[in-house]
Amino acid sequence: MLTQTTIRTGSFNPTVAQAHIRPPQDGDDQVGAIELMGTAMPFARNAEIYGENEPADYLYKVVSGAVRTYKVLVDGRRQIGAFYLPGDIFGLESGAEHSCSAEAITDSRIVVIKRSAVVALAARDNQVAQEMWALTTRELQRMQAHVLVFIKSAQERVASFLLEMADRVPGASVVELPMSRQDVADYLGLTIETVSRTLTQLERSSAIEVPTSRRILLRNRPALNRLNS
Amino acid sequence: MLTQTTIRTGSFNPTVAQAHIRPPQDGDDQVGAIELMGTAMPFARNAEIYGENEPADYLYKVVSGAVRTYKVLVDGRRQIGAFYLPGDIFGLESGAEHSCSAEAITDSRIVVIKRSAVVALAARDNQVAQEMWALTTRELQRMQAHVLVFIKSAQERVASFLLEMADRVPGASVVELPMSRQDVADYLGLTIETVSRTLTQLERSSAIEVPTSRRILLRNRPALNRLNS
DNA sequence: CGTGATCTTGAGGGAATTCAATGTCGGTGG
DNA sequence: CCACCGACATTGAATTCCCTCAAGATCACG
Repeated sequence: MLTQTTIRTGSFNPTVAQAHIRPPQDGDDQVGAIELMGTAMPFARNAEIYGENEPADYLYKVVSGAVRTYKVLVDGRRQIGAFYLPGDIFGLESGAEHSCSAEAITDSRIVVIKRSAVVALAARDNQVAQEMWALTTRELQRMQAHVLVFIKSAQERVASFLLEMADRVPGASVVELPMSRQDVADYLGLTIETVSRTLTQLERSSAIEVPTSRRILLRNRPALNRLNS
Repeated sequence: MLTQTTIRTGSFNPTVAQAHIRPPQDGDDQVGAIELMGTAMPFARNAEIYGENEPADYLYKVVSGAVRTYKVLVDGRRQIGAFYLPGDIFGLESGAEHSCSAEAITDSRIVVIKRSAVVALAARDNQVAQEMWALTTRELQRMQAHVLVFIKSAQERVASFLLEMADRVPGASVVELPMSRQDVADYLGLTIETVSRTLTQLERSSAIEVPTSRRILLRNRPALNRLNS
C-alpha cells in the first residue's frame, strides 16, 4: 500500500445535447474539421465528465477550465493519466467504453462531440480519419513521455512537471496551476507532502518561486532542465 | 538517482526490403488487410529495430520472438514501455519520428510494413483507416493500464506483471518469460534485486513456482489477483 | 472572525535501493 | 566429460529516499 488518496465525489453526469454547427471560438486550435461539430457545455469543479467503463459515445474538447483523467484502484489509490487544458481534445483513449474517468478540475466549458458523427465524417473524409489517427498517436506519445517520470526522483518529477506545464503556455515562465497538490501528487506518483516539500526545496535553491500555492515562477530553467535529465 | 541500468548495445539496423504480397502465416491475427503487405525479417537477440528520433517509415509486426520498446534518460536509466509478442503490432507510437527505441529481446522474425503503404491503403479503404485508429487506441489503453503499476508496491507490480503475461498466452498458467530480470525491472520501475526478491517471496507464499528463472508457474491465481488490487 | 479545505513542516519508520558477495546456468574448449 | 568463463540471477546487509502520521499554517468563504 503506497499512496492513499481520499476518493473525490464526482457528482454531475450530463445529459448531452445534440451535436450541431456552432461558430468557431477560443480553444479552437487543435483540429480542423472536428471542432465545428458539437456544443459547449459547462461542468462544475470536480464534476464527473465521464466514468471508467461507461459507454464512450463522445469526444471532448476543453474550451475553458481544466480536466483530469484518472484511474483508481479498489482501495482508493488514484493515478492521474493526464491534464487537459483549453484547446486539448480528450476521450480518445476509448474503444467502446472509456478506459479512464474524467473530471473537471475547475469550472470548465467543454465541447462535446458525438463520436458517431466523427466516425461518419471520417468515413467520408480521409483527411478527418488521418487527423483522428494522428491525434490518438500524439496522445500515445504523451503517455509514453509521461511514463518516464516514474523512474525519476521526487525532485526530478516535480521539475519535469513544472517544465511540462510551462511548455503548454508558451512564452510565459510563470505557471498557473489549476489543480491541487493532491492532483499533482497523483499525477507524479508521489504524496502530497513530498510534492510540497520538493517545491520548498526548489524554492530554497532559487530554481523557482512560489508566491501563492497555485502560482509558480520558474526562476532558473537551466537548473530545472538539469533535473529533468 | 534511482534505477541505474547498463546500456545495451543495439547493433543491427536493417535495410528494409520492398513491401510485397506474401501468403498468410503464424502471427497473423491482429489486423485484416495490413498483414498482407510486408516481408518477414530476422533480427538477432538485442538487435536494434529502430531508435528513438529516427524517421518512422515503417510499422512492425512480430511473427516470432519478442520485442521491447523503451526510452532512456541521459544517465542510462531505462524505462521499458511495452513488450511485444507474436501477433502484436508495434511502431504505432510514431508521428514523423519514433518516440521510443525498439529491440529484439530474443532472435525474432518481424514483418516490416512501409508506413506510406498503410497510409495509402487507408486513404482508399476506410476500413483500414478505422483499423489503424483502433489499433492505436488499443495501444493507448494498454499504456494507461500500465501506468497503474507505478502506484503499486513491489509485490503488486510483480503479480500484475505475471498475470498480464499469463493472459497473453490464454489457457496456460505457465509463463515463459523471454526477457531478463533487468527487462522486467525496467518495465515495472523496480530494480533487478527487488524483482528477484519479490519472486522468491511469492514462491515462498506458494503463489507461484519458479522451476527455472525464465519459467514461472502460477500456482494460486486468486492470491495473485488479490495483489493485483 | 470562525470554519473547513488546502497546504506546509516536522519527526519517525519502512519499503525499496545500493553495494557487495555468492550462486546458477549455458556454452566453449581443453 | 569436466573445467572454466561470462551472463544472469539470487541473497544479504546497510543506507536512503519517500511515506506515514501528526501538528500547525494559510487561504477562501460564509
